[in-house]
Amino acid sequence: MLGVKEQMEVIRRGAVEIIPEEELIEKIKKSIETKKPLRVKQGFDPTAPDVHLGHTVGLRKLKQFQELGHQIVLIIGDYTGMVGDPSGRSATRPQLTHDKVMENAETYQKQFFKIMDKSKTEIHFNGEWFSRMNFQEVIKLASKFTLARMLERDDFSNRYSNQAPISLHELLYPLMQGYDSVAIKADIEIGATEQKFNLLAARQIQQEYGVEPQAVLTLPVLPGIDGIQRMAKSTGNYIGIDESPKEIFGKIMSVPDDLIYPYFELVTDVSSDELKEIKEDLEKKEKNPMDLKKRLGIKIVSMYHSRKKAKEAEEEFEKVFSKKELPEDIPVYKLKHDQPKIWIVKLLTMSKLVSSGSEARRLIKQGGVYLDGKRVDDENLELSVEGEKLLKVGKRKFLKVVSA
RNA sequence: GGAGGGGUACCCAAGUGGCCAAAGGGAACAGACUGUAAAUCUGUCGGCGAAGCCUUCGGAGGUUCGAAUCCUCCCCCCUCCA
Repeated sequence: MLGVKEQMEVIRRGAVEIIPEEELIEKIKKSIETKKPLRVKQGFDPTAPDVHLGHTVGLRKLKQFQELGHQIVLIIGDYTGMVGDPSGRSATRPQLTHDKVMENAETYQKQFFKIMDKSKTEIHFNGEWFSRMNFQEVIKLASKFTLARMLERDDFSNRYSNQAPISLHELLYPLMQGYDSVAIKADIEIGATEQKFNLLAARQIQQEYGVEPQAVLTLPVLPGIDGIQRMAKSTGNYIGIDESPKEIFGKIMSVPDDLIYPYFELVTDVSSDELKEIKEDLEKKEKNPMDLKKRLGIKIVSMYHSRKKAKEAEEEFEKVFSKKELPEDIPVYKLKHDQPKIWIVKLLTMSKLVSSGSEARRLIKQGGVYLDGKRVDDENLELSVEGEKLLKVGKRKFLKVVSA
């Protein structure tokens, strides 16, 4: 096991805050002396079936702890998932059924261990203790916290002053998360900065239950690919680690330039020297950010697929978008030619390339429809269906039309 | 229990009898440009083989030549007082 200093260096990397840092140092010292690994906790609510890059910020930190020889304890929040974490939220989360949560949990676990070592990870569902808790114990837990403290939170106070509803069960969330820490005797819990309230609440609850309070480590929230909101499945601005190489690479390329650095920093394992160099390149503006973005795309695809797949994804991207050549696999639409000619608008809607005739006309008027490489400018165009026609809508929708 | 505010398109949000297929913003899409599916700029953004017509403003009825707007009943959400 590494010394305290060396461990702290790894632990601090990328962390926003460690609260309280001295306590953590003490814990590590003790752990080295007694040769007992620290119990490092992070919880995940399987509210959506995909693990995305935002999750990997925490997962990668856990992996570092794992490599330092500590014990990772993952909490799958089957019960907290039914409540929905109010952190950073401006609205009540939809409550999920237990079945749905369990189904998601299944896929979550598979994805987690693309990053961490399964054999060295302890996993608990918090239903293990919550399903057995009776109402008396719930009352006891609820008595450990005051409403005033709850309302200190920005997310609640904003919602309250905006006349948005706050349901009572949402108040339970931090208590439950805190109780998780009691149940598994966490020495340290990690989470995103927006989790700070929950993480600190756990310290108080642990004390109330006579358990040594955990140290808290917060990590930055990963911005989503829109560059504005945090990455989340519900806002659709995410990159799932289970997505295809082509999709991951493409999404990375569509990310605003400002995200290049934070993404390198938070979701890849480039060395700090390399990070510095990337930062300089971005600031000097000599290099084309596109190249850095490609490098980022390759890095990330390689992590979850392979180097080879990453290269292929890059080539495909260059082919379609830089050289404007045709992509590898174009969907084929078979057209019955019981009529000698077909109206272009009809063809576009029938093949589901566009969702309505109005939209098809619009696209043609805007010059976004191409037939065999030539722009279609007549919305009344009737085309004959013999042989094979290549239809392109916008920059990235292709369709091969063949008569059958 | 009492008083009040609200439900408008994918989301936020204006509109309180005709000029409303409904302002504005965001998202999305298209085009131009570029350094990329970045940024920026411009445009589009209910449906219909499109002249014109049809459907839409929580739901159901009604008043009116005409209703997102007025009336009745119902459903849902929020706040305050107690």
